[in-house]
This record gives sequence, structure tokens and C-alpha cells, in this order.
Amino acid sequence: MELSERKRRILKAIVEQYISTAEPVGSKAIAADPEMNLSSATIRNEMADLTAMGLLEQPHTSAGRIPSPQGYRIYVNELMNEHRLSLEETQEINRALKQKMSQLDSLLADAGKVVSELTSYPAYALTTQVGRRTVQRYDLIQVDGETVIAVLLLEDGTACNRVMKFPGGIEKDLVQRMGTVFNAGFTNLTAQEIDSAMIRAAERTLGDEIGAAAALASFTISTLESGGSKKVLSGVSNLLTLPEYQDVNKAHKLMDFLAEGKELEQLEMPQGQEGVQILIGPENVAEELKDSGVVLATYPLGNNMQGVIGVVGPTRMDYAKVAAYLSYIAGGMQQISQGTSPPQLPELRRMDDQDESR
Amino acid sequence: MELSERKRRILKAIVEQYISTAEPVGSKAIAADPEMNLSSATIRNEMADLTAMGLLEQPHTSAGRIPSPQGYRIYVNELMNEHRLSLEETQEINRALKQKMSQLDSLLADAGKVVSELTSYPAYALTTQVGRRTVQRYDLIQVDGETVIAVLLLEDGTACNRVMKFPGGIEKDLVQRMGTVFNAGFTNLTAQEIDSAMIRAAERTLGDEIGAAAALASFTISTLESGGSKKVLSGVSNLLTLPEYQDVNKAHKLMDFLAEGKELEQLEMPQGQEGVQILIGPENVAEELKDSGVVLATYPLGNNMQGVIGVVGPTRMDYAKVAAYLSYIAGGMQQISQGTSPPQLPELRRMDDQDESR
DNA sequence: CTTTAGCACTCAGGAAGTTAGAGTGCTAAG
DNA sequence: CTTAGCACTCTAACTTCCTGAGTGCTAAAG
Repeated sequence: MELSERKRRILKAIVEQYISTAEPVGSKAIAADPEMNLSSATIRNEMADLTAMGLLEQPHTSAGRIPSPQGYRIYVNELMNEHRLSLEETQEINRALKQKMSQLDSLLADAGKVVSELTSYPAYALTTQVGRRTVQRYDLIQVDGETVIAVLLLEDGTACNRVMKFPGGIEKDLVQRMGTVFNAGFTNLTAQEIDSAMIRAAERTLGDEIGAAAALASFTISTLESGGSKKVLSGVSNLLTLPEYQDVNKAHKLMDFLAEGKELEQLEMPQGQEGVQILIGPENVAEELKDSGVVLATYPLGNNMQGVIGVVGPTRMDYAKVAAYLSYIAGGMQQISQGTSPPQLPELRRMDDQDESR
Repeated sequence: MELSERKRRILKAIVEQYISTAEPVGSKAIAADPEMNLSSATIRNEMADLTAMGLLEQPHTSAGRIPSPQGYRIYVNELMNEHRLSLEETQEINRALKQKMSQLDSLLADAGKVVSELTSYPAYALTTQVGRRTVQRYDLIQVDGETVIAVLLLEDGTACNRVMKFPGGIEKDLVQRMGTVFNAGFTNLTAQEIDSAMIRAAERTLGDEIGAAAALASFTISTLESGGSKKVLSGVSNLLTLPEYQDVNKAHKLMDFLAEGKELEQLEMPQGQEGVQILIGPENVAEELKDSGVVLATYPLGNNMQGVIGVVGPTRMDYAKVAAYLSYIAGGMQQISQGTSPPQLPELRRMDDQDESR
């Protein structure tokens, strides 16, 4: 069946009403809208059609309708008007971000917090690495007879360090030669490419009896493997205010899943694409999210890295608004991460607010 | 009124039963215990006394009794037998810890996770700094014409680094002299002791026109200020399994409070003391914790730092067990943080388990 | 003087029954 | 094609009732 213009208008109205009330919506409520010059009976007929088409669902016979995941999908793809951030909104975001963002380290955590505060949904932020992760250069600083600080400059421009102690003492000469050997042999390699044969070879070359080379190699591998990727989750407790999670069990399951952090890895999957992604209900891979909605934005972050920032909420979520927030903040993050330290958050695509879809 | 031996035994039995069932306990249940050679009527009389003394409470007339906070306090101080970790328990902890603990960085997070998993209560872990935090030594690594990595070795033996970019280029000579100046003038100072006059003086001495000294100084200050102190919270969602938090609102409030992290700062307060602290209900400073129980353990951590690891749960909490876990793990943390890298967790004070207070 | 059995009383919480109202689908008229 | 009207359905909320756990008191027994 074709989706007539009228059906589309009705579907849109239903979705929006349901988004704001979380209650099944009936024909009367829609007919009450002055925009909709139709009687409830007509609407009822249309609603019956929409239900037959699988875009609406009926919890039970004598209840109103709620949108099915497909219904949401159509809404998101075709019906939803983009939520334009109002001046107040951009200002609020800017204020919140500026206040918090001091350094790139805590950027993620802060962004997540801001998002979850603004949307009142749990938010997560993470970085993933897109390309190879390798050491570009080793520097070994000898602090005293027993202590060496290893500094690894990675390909993406970040540096990692580790203080290594050698209780039996370590010779200056060994440290120096080790630097040479590692810079020659262990740079531009991924963690997988470093194998134990190489390490043993280095040990032999160095005449290393105290495991210094092994320690350095293991530090290298763990650094490369751990991948600068970080995860942050905030605002999970917001779930408890939502009517759909009044059931403690449901809430518990979802929270556990989120805290576990596994989904984060799954959620970064729609890779390559940039911009905002919306995943509705069963569109999610993870079982636990099958009746939740996820909105996420990805953005390029420095070298080889990609940032993801996302929001998890009930299927009934104000996708338009959340998507707008996310894309705005993702844009800001990108700029901050590329620019120099002082965060100058621009007034990105701010517009006058015309329709307030709350 | 004196607390007779019999009253003490009854109080103990009530607390323990309540701990495990979360239901008010009646006289019959206590009388059923073969250890207790008394009829329910006698117990009732004693219970009436204990209630009069403020050690028990009655939710309503026809319900059993639950311990009041004072009742718990007496239990914890005088009646509770120390929970000795069984061989299985220590082994389980050791396994969990060993598996996770790779580096001191993630030590906190992992310890918190382990604790919350073992106890099924939310756990937090944090470090606070006790004494001065200063830089012991600066090393500047020049990577290329524009890039310098600054490595700060702190007094507590940890190192921090930052990659600094100078788009206009920076001279080798300046980098070298800057190292000298900073090592001479900026070591052994706390963040407060570094003031802008010093920085300007350094800039003059160096003839620094590109803000290199300022950048390094600001990195220093932020490093010192941020204080290695970190906070980690895990297992909050465990709350939702507990009968006392079936009420979504209660759970929400507490979770919010915990996520906020403010209490962490308050909870570290019983400073100076080491070992395990137990805070019952109203004994907590924070309003939100007035009907929760908190068990926390502090331990010295490297130089100038103190670690705190704690558990938050309902007032009815198995204090004996939780305290045992915490003190064991705190001991382990201390050892790991002092020892060298490979975590060799000893079988600390392991004993045969005689009484299983679950 | 302490312990215990017995008994009347209280009260929360669950089960069953009832009601109100929101919403539907269908039919027939405009 | 739209709409008014109506009979029907079904949930959610509110009663009411009942059960059982637990108490406090009294009086008898040790």
C-alpha cells in the first residue's frame, strides 16, 4: 500500500505524541490537533491501515497505537524535521563545554557528561583507532642507576611513558644501545608484527641479561594493543526517570550491559561513515538494545583515530533533538581536537528555532 | 539498661538474619535457632527491651523487628565475628586480581570492579594525595623542528608526558637551555609555589619569544594540580538487585549521588587512619547516604599518595564479609603498588573458614 | 522471679471482584 | 469519502475481603 500524504501526517503526529508522552496514542488525541482537519473516525481508519502496514502497533485491543520500529524508521528517514538548535541551546552547550573542556584527556569524559546532561539519556563517548598503531620513536631517559623512563612517540602524535626499575642496576651503555636497537628494529611495527623471536634477537645483540629489552618490548606491545581507545559512560542513572524503565529488571539489564561496555565496541561498527547514525530497536546488533534506540555521531580525531559519541535511550526518543545535539557536539570535538589547546568552540550552524519538537 | 549476654546473643541473631533476608525478623524465627534455648515468648520480651533501648525498630505493629543503626553499630563493634576469608575466597580474589592487574594505571579501576563483583555492591576506588606533589626532574625530547616531548618525573616516581607543538619552529638550543632552567628552577615546587613572576623570569632568561616556557610551566602546573588523584566507580547497577532499592526513586537518588562522585571526596575524610572503616546509616556525612552503609579501606600508596577503596550498600550489609574483602584487597593493592611490576599477590592472612556468615 | 503457653488483637499484602473510561471496529447516513 | 453513533473490549485503578505473621499481655508453671 502506498503511504498517502495524509497517512504520513498521521504517522508523524503519532510518533511525536508518543515520543513526548510515552503512552499509546488514540485517534481522538490526533483528531484534536487543529492542523488535522479530520474526525477521529477517519483517523481510526487510517490508523488501522498503518497498523496493517506494520508501522504501528497495538499493545492491546482497547489501547491506542504506538509506533513500531519500522514506523520510527520512516519517521526518522522521511518525516522528522531536523531539529535546529535554538540560540539558547547552542549557548547552553557552549557554556557547558567551555566550562569543562580543559584538556584533550578529559575531553571525552566531559563531552559524554554534557551530552547526557543535555539529553537526559545515558551517553557514551569513545575513541577507536582506525589505522595501524605503531611506535615512531623511542627515547630512553636514564634517571639513576636503576631507573629508566621509556618514552614512546606514537605515529598518531601522542606519547606514552613508563618508569622502569631494574633493582640490580642497569648500565648507561646498555640503555643507550637499547635505544638504538629499538629505534632501528621496533619502530613502524604494529603489536602483531613484534614477535618473541625479534625480542630474543634484540636481547642477544644487546647482551642483555636483566630483561631490559623484554620489559621495553612488553611495554611497547601493551601500549600498541591497548590502543589509545578510551571509553566513557555517563548519565546511566537517567534511565530510571523514564517510564519505560520503571521496571527495575529492565533497567538493570540495560545498565549492566552499558556498564559492561561491550556494546560500545559494537556500536562503533558503522564505521567509515561520518555524521549521525540512528539505530532503532531491533536494528541494533546487541540483544540488550533490541528495544532501545541509539543515536551516535562519529568524527575524525587526530591521526588514525576516530571519535564516537552516542546516546542510548528508549525506542521512543526525541531522535531529532538528540541527533542535533550530537552532531553539534561532535563537530565541536573535532575542532577542539584539531585546533590548539584553548578550546574555541564556534557557533556552529546555529539557526533560529522554528519548530519546537520536544 | 544493661545489655545482658542473652540480649546480645539475640541482637546478633536478629542482625544476621536480617542481613541475609532483608525482612523484618520475628520472635519465632529466632527461637527456632537450636542454639537459642528459649521460647518465642521470652524472646519477645527481650525484643521489647531491645526496642525500648533503641537497638531495634519495628516497621509497624504486626511486623518483626529490624536493627536500628545503633543496633548495627553495636553489632559491628562488639558482636560480629571477623569474617575469615576461606581458601576459596582468597583464591577467587587472587584469580580475579591477577587476571586484571596489568599496570598501576588501571589498577584502581580493576580493583573497584573486582570488589563490586565479589560483593555485589557498588564499589569505588580512588587515590588522594597526602603530601606535596612536585616535579623531580624534567626531560625534554626534541622530536623535530617543531615538536618537543616534555617528560616530567614526579616525586612519587611516576612520569607524565606531553607532546608540545610549536608551529613556528623551536630551536634546539632553546630546548636544551629550557631543560636546564626548569631543572634548576622548577623542581621540588608544588603547583602553588610556581607563580607567574617565576615564569616570566624564566622567559627572560631564555629569551623565549614563542611561549615555550609558558607552555611547559602550564603543563607542569596542571600536572601537579590534577594530582594523580583518580576516581573510579563500578557496579552501581548492582543496587537494582537489592530489595531495598526496588523503589526506582531511591535507587535513582543514590546512583546519581554516587555517579556525581562528590561523596567520594567526603568519604576519604576519615584520613590518617588506615585500615577499615565502617559507616552505618546516619553516621554518614552525606545526606544521600543516611540510610546506606559504607565500608572503606585506606592504604598507603607509593609516595605521597593514599588509596581508598570502598563499598556502598544498604544499611543491611554483610559488614563482616565486606570488611574482610576490602582489607584483603587493600593489602594487595598496597603490595602491588610498592612492589615491582609483576603483581605477585600473596596469600594474605588466609584462614580456614569456620563460620559462614552469608 | 523467670520462663512459657495461650489468646486476643493488629496490620500489611495478596486475591478477587467491581467499575470507569479510553479506545476500537463497524455500520449507516451525510 | 467522511463522519456520527454505538456496541464491544480491555486495562488500570479502586474496593473489599481474607489470610497469616507477629505482637503484647496474662496467667500458669518451673
